[in-house]
Amino acid sequence: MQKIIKTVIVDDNTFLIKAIQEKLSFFDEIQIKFTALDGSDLLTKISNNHNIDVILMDIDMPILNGIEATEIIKNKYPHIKVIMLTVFDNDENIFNAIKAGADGYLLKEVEPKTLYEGIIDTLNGGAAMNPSIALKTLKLLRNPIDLDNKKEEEIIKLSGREIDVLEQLSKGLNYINIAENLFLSPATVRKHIENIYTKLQVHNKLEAVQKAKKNNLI
Amino acid sequence: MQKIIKTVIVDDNTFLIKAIQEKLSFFDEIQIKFTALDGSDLLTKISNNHNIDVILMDIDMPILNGIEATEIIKNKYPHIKVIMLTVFDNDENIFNAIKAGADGYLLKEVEPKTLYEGIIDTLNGGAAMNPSIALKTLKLLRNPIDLDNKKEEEIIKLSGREIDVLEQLSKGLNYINIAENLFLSPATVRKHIENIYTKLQVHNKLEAVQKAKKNNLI
DNA sequence: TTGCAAATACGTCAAATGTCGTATAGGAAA
DNA sequence: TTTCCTATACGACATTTGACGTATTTGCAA
Repeated sequence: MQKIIKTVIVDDNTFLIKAIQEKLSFFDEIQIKFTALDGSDLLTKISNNHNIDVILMDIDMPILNGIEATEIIKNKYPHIKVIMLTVFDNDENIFNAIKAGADGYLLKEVEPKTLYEGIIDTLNGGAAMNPSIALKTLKLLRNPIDLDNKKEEEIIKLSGREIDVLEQLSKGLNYINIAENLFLSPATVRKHIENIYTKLQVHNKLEAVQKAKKNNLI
Repeated sequence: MQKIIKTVIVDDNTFLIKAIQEKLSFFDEIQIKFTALDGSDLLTKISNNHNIDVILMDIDMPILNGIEATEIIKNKYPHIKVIMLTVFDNDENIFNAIKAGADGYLLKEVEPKTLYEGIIDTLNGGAAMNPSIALKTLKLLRNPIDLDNKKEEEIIKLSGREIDVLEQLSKGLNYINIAENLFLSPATVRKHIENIYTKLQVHNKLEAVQKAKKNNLI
């Protein structure tokens, strides 16, 4: 008995979706649950049904591109594997896709069997990669480029005291200990944290710390 | 007409050299030019004959280990491809081998066909990698480890399911959402987390996530 | 075959956290 | 001067989390 692999294809080119579907049609356990035409279409459809094993994701798409979509998906449904399937293999795309949490990166001209094996490998806790992509990741590891492409990032302004509190938070301390360290009442610490959450638009410690790190606030 | 691939095997275990030779015996264009028992033996032999396409290199060897040997070889004969072929797949070895200039990294239990394809891919300007190794390189790219304070690390062993849960935790999801994503009852999620905390010796989400990242568990 | 680890699941309780509302004092900006 | 922001602080309440104990099923290894 083999387990069905619930698969989703995301691509703005219906022609290419068809091509991928055909490549996978040889393999019985691969089941295409649905397809989507861009990132936002995917998000809509997946919110109704996140019982999905793997997403094959194009990068260059309108509205919400594959890298942005990957980041959102991996944050909300970390159990879903995302394999980039694209014609572009420039360093920046590869690096950003990996940073966004992609579990693999294949080129569209991939052989049916290779694509299939990539999906299997990924579901078995590996990563799917073209040899040429693999080489690029090795080069990136050897010579880490700083692609800090902070483009239109919103400027989040925290007060000095809020930074102090956030720093303590990031160490995993609780309110009591933070209060002791900063010579405040626990009530004040809580209020600071409440304000921090509002400013960062998050709802718990972990999200706050991660967002703060991402924005170089701490 | 196919080109002969001039190959060298380096391993201090003659038994394993034999095993590799046998795996490659199926493929006519692979020609084992010679074998070496450690890095310095390799350097001696190769100085007399560096008309070589690819070296299959063990890591753990006396006198001069595979990583040091790789660095020297790649500096002196950059045209020679070096593929690590080892039983060890810890982060440090992988990272150091890549830094030393390795063109691939395979585990010794590799299938003959996969080994052969890895050699071909590498000679065609790609990189050979196990899916599990590929995943590790992705994690390293996402979460660059500080190899300076990496010596005395205790080996923390989490089960596969515990890793799944931890991954979800790291996104800031609460128990209910994790349960939904993994199709578990919240009670089970809590129990898994309890066990994770015990193993990692921590007492809250943030510490767990940070320790897991530090140990490249996620 | 026995035994053990892993995965699943429930219940309980205390502690910590997240979200409200409210309030005062001080300093900077308009 | 008046207004606004920051820092401080308290109370209340619901939710979430952390820490116990216990139990069943399954699969793999000894």
